[in-house]
Amino acid sequence: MADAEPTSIWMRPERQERSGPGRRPGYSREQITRTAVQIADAEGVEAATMRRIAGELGTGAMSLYRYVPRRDDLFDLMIDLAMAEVELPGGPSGDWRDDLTLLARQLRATGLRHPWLIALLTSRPTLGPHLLRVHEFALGAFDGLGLHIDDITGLVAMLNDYLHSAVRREISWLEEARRTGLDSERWKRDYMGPYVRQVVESGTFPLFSRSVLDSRTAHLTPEERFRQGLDRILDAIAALIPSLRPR
Amino acid sequence: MADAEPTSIWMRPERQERSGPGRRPGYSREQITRTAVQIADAEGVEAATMRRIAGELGTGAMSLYRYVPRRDDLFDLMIDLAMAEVELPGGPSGDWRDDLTLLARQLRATGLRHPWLIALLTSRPTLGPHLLRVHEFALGAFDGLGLHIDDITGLVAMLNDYLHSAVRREISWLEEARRTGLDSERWKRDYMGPYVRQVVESGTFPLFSRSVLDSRTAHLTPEERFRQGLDRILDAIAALIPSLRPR
DNA sequence: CTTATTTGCGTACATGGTACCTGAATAGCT
DNA sequence: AGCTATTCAGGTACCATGTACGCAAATAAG
Repeated sequence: MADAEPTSIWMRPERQERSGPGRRPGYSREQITRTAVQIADAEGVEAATMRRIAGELGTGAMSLYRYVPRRDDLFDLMIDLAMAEVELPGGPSGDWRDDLTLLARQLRATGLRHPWLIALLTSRPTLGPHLLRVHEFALGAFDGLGLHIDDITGLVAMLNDYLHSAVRREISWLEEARRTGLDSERWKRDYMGPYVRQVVESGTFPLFSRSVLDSRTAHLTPEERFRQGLDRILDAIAALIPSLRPR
Repeated sequence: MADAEPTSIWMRPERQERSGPGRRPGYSREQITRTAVQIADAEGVEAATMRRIAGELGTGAMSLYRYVPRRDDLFDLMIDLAMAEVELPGGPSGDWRDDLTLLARQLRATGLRHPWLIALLTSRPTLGPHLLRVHEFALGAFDGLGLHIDDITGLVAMLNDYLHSAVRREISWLEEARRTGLDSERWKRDYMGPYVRQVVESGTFPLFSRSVLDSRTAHLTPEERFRQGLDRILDAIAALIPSLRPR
């Protein structure tokens, strides 16, 4: 019986408790995933190789394939394990702005704890249970306002797009510095800095230059910047809602 | 003289015309990049390996390193070569909504022609000249409205976030199908479909289920869906502008 | 012609995913 | 208890990848 039919990891649950013959499993999908997450947190996703994960668990690389069909599926599992850390109340509070602010803060914190999360999340179409839970909460915030479900989905997408790009922006150069093996400060100063300076001095892109030179947000903490952008999106959503409501 | 100092590809221009001794270069950075783009278009970025590109050019893999320091830099070059296809007028027209609609259409068309573009673009912090040109045009659309440059940057970011995620959504399952080697229709039907159906039938996520079942946009063409989402973002921006203008 | 310099590129190495296979462990059956 | 079917553990091996290194070929100045 060859079950080589390729299907979503979420349709291939871990081998259940069973009372037949055969050796007992010594590891678990969650244990493997947790190990992969730890390595990725500390050294980047590219360090979370099958051999490295197995080594951390004290076993051989091929043993992992008893629990995970392919490495890509392990990515999906990692994403969902991280999303499990997003703590949300059971249901919406009635104030959508409060709910989404809470969601935003939680997602940002989780994304910063796992710098690989957003990159993976936006690079593969996955729908794990915890991602669905978070998504459902976001949709729920707009429930009861008389909006069509398509419009709700659109508003949630707007928020999500901001969250993903804002968190990514916050960590991208940190990650890039790590990937190239440079010190974070050195990367900004020696790698990107000179080029930006050259562009600015060339005068070819005056508005871009102004955005670099005249920025009033440069002295803000990353969290304050995040908060400002979030408020902007929430303002935009608030402005949109009346026009979406059928008269 | 070891020029191993790692710096942005944009600070390391191609070896110039020179009249000294030494063998003449037989290839060029642009030629290599163009070849890489062609392969990536047809078979995905992961097929555009150094050996494959070199093979296409009828040379050895190591020859490419005379023109491109690292593979990652080649990605930056590919991004910028693709962005060069975004056709824009020399300056803003005075109607920001028209300008951004044009920009959106151009970026979508380019993103669909090069299904790897958006994924690369959002996965690495790069600032090639053509990307800067497009960005400058977007900023320019809001020039003269009395907005602070930070606010302009914020509005452009909103639009960009939408464009990236919308184009990505439009091609993500196509790409995923190709990556797993499945037929596009089969992928939807056999790979993702059963799981979504199971989630919907479980009743655990009622709003997500409604977004799947009650969607009124299902029968629309991708372009119409894109246009609807774009209008939503532009409406949001329009609603935001007055509140950003200093009184 | 010699020499300095630059490109072309074969070879080689380290690292990656993972197919395959053998051996060990386990529970039910006789 | 012993046999057998079944499952897990994991070593070995294969192939693909980026790229460091070194040498040969080409080229212009002296």
